Amino acid sequence: MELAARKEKILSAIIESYIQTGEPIGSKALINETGLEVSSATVRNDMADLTNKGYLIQPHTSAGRIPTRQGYRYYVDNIMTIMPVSQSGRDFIEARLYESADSPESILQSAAQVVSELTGLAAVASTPSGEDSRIHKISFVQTGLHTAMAVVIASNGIIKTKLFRCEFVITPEILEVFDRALNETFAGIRLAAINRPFIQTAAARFGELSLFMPGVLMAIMEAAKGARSVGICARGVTKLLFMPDVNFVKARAVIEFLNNEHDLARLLENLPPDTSVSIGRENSRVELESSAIVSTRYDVGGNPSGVIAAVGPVRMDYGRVISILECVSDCVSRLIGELIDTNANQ
Amino acid sequence: MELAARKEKILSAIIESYIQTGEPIGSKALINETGLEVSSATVRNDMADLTNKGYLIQPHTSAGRIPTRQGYRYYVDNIMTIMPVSQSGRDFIEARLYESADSPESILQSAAQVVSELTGLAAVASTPSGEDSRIHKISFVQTGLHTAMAVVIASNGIIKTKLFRCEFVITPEILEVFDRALNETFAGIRLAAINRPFIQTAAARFGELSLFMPGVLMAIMEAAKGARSVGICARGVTKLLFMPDVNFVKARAVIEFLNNEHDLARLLENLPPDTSVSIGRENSRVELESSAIVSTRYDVGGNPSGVIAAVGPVRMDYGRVISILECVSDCVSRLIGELIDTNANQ
DNA sequence: ATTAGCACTCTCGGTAGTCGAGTGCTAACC
DNA sequence: GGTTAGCACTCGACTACCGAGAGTGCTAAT
Repeated sequence: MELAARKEKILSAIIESYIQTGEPIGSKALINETGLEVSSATVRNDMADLTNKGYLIQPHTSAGRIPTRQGYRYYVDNIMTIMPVSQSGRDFIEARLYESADSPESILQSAAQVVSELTGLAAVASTPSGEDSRIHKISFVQTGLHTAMAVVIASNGIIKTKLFRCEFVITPEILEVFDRALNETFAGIRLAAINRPFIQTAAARFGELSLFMPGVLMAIMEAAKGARSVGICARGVTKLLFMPDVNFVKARAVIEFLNNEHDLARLLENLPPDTSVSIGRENSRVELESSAIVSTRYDVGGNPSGVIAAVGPVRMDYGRVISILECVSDCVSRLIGELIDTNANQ
Repeated sequence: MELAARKEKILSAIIESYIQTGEPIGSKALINETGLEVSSATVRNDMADLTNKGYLIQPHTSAGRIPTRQGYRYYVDNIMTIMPVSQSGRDFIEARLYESADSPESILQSAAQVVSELTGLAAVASTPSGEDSRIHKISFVQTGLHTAMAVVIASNGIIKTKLFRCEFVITPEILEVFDRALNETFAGIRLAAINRPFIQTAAARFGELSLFMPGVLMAIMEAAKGARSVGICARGVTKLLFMPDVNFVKARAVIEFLNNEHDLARLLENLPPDTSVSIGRENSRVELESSAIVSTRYDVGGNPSGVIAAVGPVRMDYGRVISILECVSDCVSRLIGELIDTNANQ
């Protein structure tokens, strides 16, 4: 529903004032702040109308108005203008992410860290899913008399290492045999296909050789599982405890939710592929009913992939947060793309 | 200072009641709970004396008494009896730690996790310092056309991997050259000695070969730095927010402190080598003035090494926490010992 | 459609009063 | 000398009440 120009301006002013101060604002104060050329009564009439339509609410009779979720929603969808991040801001983000451009995981950890620092909110990020990736190569490094490390390189750029133990003494020749046999079997196989039955059939194929390698096979299975599962990281979560008008119990519940990888993963999975803002009850989780999530997905190979998101109180500066997130997301897309190119072109 | 038997019993009862309920307790209630065969007036006299001596305090005139830090201290030092963890408890801890006996880091992460779960408090752990360790071996795995991974194995059982990039195309032969040259240079060198100047002199020694390896050398330096630096991990920190009589602002400060690796590392460093309890102001940090830390050090090679500690409110069940910590610590000592034996005997 | 005027409502802060828990003290007792 | 009964006293928790101030909605006039 479209609002008349003046009403929109009033709604906008109320929201911006509230985002800044956290205090309800009344008709007279609003005129002082915005320099509207009408009387307070007129503003009051408009405010009453906006309240009827569900955009505003009065915490109590003798207080001013504050926005409802619907009010924020209208503001985000129709009023707010997004200022792109400045060049120096972009440089800063780029530099910070570049430092940890070792692996997708570390890039996304840095991304969450940077988003949290720049927005002052909690930030979460998920690594790209490796469901469609394949095993690119497996290598071995001897680490002890009876231990060695399997290095599994996946086509999505993820590299996983896993130690394993053998009963017998490991020699370079044995690792050489493992290398040949296992690359033959596993190279090109989808990560998702490497489960216990697959490992068992593979072991059967190796005949007596398989007696030597239960540890290796388990290590590879574990590594493959690690490479395909979505990793979640959260940063700056405790910042939510320092929000000016925080409700202790609610903040605590949000933190608990963000620390639970499983629930969080499910939430991130269901976020839309483009930049989106999810306010209060729009989030499916009760824990988040007084929080807002601004989320975006970065691209890998041209397709929307993992999520980067900021989580904070409904009262946040949406414009600023969106612009930061989009900038970080672009940068992550680029760096992960480069990483995959370098690792996979072998 | 020694206390008379009845006074000690009264102090003990007050502390145990307060640990359980969190409420101040008065003379009459105390008699009901403990079944003391004296009148409330007698108890009151003793309580007044204990208060004069600094073991108890009255939050306000019309409330009962609660222990002071000195009271807890006396309790911990002279009264408390420690029940060792049951066999099934020990088995549980052992099993949990064994699952992640891959590396010292992961053992200590699990240790912190287990301590936090069993005590219901926040738990922190630090990895053994690698200051005295040496480089055992360096290996290489090619991960892409222009990228490879250096695997640095240290004598303390820590294995660090680090990716590096070269401008030229990497071949197995080049990695072979790296392997030979770098193991010759670095094997047996103390991790602490591998700093920028050392790398530069090494590079000079390689002559024109060094032009090919700036990335490798940096990777090794980073890995060595990672292997020798003490890693800190904290688990269950947000549990502090759910403590029954938590003061929001204080809990928040503690959490902030525990999340700051640098400050936390300094605190852990200065903890004594044996099991110890540090109550309230006994902790050097103001943030912890209403917290207590129960800490212990696990052994590596027979010497007290890293720390495992539980952090919670002063009002905690010290006996239980100490017994859990000592059990976990023993288990960690054993597992890390085995790990080093397997990896270093090569 | 806008505005001035006004009665109304509700929160916030401060004050006063009551209740109850727990104490310290005194004097008596074993 | 240690123990106990009795009692006056203190102080926080809770409730009720009141006035000030902010902000509103409504009405009637412009």
